[in-house]
Amino acid sequence: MALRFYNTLTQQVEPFTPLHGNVVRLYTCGPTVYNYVHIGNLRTFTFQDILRRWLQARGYKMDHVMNITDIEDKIIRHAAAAQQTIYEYTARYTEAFLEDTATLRMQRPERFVKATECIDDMVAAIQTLEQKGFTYMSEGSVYYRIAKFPSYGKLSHNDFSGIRAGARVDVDEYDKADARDFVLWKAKKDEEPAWRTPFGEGRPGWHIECSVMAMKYLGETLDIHTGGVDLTFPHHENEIAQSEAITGKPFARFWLHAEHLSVDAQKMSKSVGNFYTLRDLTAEGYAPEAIRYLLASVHYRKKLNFTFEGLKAAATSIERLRNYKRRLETAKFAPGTNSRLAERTQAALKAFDESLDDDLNTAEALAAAFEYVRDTNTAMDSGEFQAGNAAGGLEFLARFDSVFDVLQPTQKTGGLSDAGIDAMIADRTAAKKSRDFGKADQIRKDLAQQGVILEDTKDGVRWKRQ
RNA sequence: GGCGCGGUAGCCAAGUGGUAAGGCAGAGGUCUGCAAAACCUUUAUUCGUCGGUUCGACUCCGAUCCGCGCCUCCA
Repeated sequence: MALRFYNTLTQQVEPFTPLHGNVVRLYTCGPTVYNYVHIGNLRTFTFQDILRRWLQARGYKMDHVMNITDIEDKIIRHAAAAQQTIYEYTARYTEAFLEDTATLRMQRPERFVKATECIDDMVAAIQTLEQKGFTYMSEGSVYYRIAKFPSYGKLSHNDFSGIRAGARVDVDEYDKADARDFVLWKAKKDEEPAWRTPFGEGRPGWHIECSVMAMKYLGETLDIHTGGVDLTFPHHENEIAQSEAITGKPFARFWLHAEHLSVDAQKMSKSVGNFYTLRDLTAEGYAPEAIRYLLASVHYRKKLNFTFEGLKAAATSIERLRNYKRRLETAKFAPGTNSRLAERTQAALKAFDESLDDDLNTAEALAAAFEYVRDTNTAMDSGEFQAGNAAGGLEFLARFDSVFDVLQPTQKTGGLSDAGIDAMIADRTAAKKSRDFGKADQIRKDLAQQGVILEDTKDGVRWKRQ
């Protein structure tokens, strides 16, 4: 079966092909840069990375835009508290975001867009909405009138017909015409950063950012738009209302939403003390690859319960795959090619691909990988595996790693050089030959203390860094 | 109240109307000077509970219990 995704809009799994040729126009909601991102955010970004990697594995070219929200209430507040401009303040966390996603080996989107770089476009969009009668002013702010957009609610599958247009709700606080109306342009208050516009000084609402940035670079109809489940309503619903009111065309064909991550079955919160950033985890010695593996190993539409036990299990699982890879690369096999195993490789590739084609079923893809590894390891033990089969094993791992990207250890700085390690191994081999096992074991222990693990195999000594 | 998601072995987690993938952990074993790695065996007669449909359901239907998310900012 062909590549297919679950579409929040239709609540069904649908075959996917791009609208234009083989280029996928993808918009993913990026971070609001007022702090370090936490592992829950990173779960969603990991999902987006898996998505774009798999699309590419399937032969598509990516045109992927991710926004950086760098003007927003919390940013204004935090920047003021730090006595910095919003630009100074957000620069730091934007940089941190790029570092964190790079640490987790996420591919960079073709384009990052900052909200503050698109203010003119947002103003123009709001003016278009104004001309079409979708807006009204209230206390200096511009609001979107959802009563003018009959299909409002189609993404989140909420029925708003019961809310009477014109009914005034929360009059004192918002003075909106309808409880669901949302702000397009916020009037300036106090010393807040602001831009001069035809409708007064102020700053853009959050929702208009994404509509404008997406359409500016990707056109009026996107192939895929993604974000966390919590963005489905109201953020994405509002994006649809704005964009489709402007263009009269479908805004995005596929909406993919990533479920949340919880920690020890609870929502992450600073007060509970179960709130983690990537930096918290790497500082405790957890490998970025293990974190990436854990975040990617659970299907993106299923809640992921983060535990340290799970993180350790992820690290062990990766180790097993790496050991397998080293065995493929270093063991000596009998010449020739076993045809049954060659077929087994093809079957494994097929199973792997079909799993990911099925709405990115990463858990099933992992199962396909481990079954293949077990079978071929068994074949190596029995001698059935031949030299000509090694390429197939490596091909499978390359396929695997083009999506999961966890096999290459993150390089640690310092430590012994390869040549130094080889010299110590030579000493140990000599000691073993003269049956001086005490000395041999001592060398192995010394190496282990420096993070180098030795394995004696019938083809000689194999080593790895821990 | 509305919308949505989930409850599968110690933990994590796939899955199909035809009799339970995979990973981690545990136990035993093979191999090895020892270790490591790898492999083998073993750990759910059972898939929240109760009914129904069916030759047959964990998978379909109904009910029910429990947990969670969104409905205000939020990945």
